[in-house]
Amino acid sequence: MPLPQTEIPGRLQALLSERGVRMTEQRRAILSVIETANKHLDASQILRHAQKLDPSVDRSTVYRTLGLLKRHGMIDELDLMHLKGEGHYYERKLGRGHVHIACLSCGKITEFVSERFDSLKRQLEQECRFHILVARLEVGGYCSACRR
Amino acid sequence: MPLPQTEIPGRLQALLSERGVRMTEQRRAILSVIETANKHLDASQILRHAQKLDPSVDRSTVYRTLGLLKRHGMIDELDLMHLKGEGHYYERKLGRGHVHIACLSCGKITEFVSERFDSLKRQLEQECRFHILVARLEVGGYCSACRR
DNA sequence: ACAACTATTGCAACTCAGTCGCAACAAGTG
DNA sequence: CACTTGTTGCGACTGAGTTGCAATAGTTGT
Repeated sequence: MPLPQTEIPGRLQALLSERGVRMTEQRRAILSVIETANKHLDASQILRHAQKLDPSVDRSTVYRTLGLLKRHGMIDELDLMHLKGEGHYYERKLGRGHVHIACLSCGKITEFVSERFDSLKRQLEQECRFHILVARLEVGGYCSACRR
Repeated sequence: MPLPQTEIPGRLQALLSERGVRMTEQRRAILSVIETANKHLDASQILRHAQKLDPSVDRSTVYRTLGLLKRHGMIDELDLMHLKGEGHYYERKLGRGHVHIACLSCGKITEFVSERFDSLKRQLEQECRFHILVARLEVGGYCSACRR
């Protein structure tokens, strides 16, 4: 159950500028790719898409920009259960946290939002006296279509 | 709050033999390292420890054995929020699932067990009609000692 | 105890994700 | 418009994990 979460395009760019981050042609391209993505992209996919907007974008700039966005808490980094390779996937951090569900058979990724997830995080913050910045819950198994 | 979870040593070996998996000197060494570990180890640490028991153990055998244990659902693979590098950590799968909490400042790893985690998983299995094999929840942030 | 079958191993070479140092460059400031 | 300083592309590098292959060693049946 993915949530349709719309957002003003260019928002990421505005947020970074507000925080005094210098805006370059390459960053604009990368941010735009991340904002308009309709699925989880890995670094090399982000690179390829960004190069269509600005062919000068380099691999290392993608990684550096992803690091920047992570530090600012604007994106989440995912493994998606390593269904293909060891790399990471990225998504814009919006609204409520959600669970990523990966079918180990067909590879389908589903997102799931639950009050119980929020409640668990609240309990953890209280009982462990811990301040949560990122919480990543990934689940692997078999979806209804794949399990016999 | 880590749970002290004791286990009969050699259990992993017995379980694998039961399932018809051939037992070798190298595997015995690797399994013993994993069973007696008192903290999360990565592949290279497992290799070094295993080589003390059997110097012939090779890196590739460690990876192949970890793959075997993962396929049999006997260990869990963790990132621990990539506090140090991109590698993975491993732990024996025992009892109830727990949350891994990583302090981004001091690097301390805490484990947290909660009925709400189990409840969330049950809800997900029902509402998404999904059969869970692995569920990994990792949390990053600041522990009480590090947050000012 | 032994032969035969086949899974497993060590080795070395490889792939792939991600990082880093550095000189050239360009964004923002006044 | 010049200056300062953060950012970039490049290329070389690191480290995790994988793979093909010939040699080796568990296991099974006799």
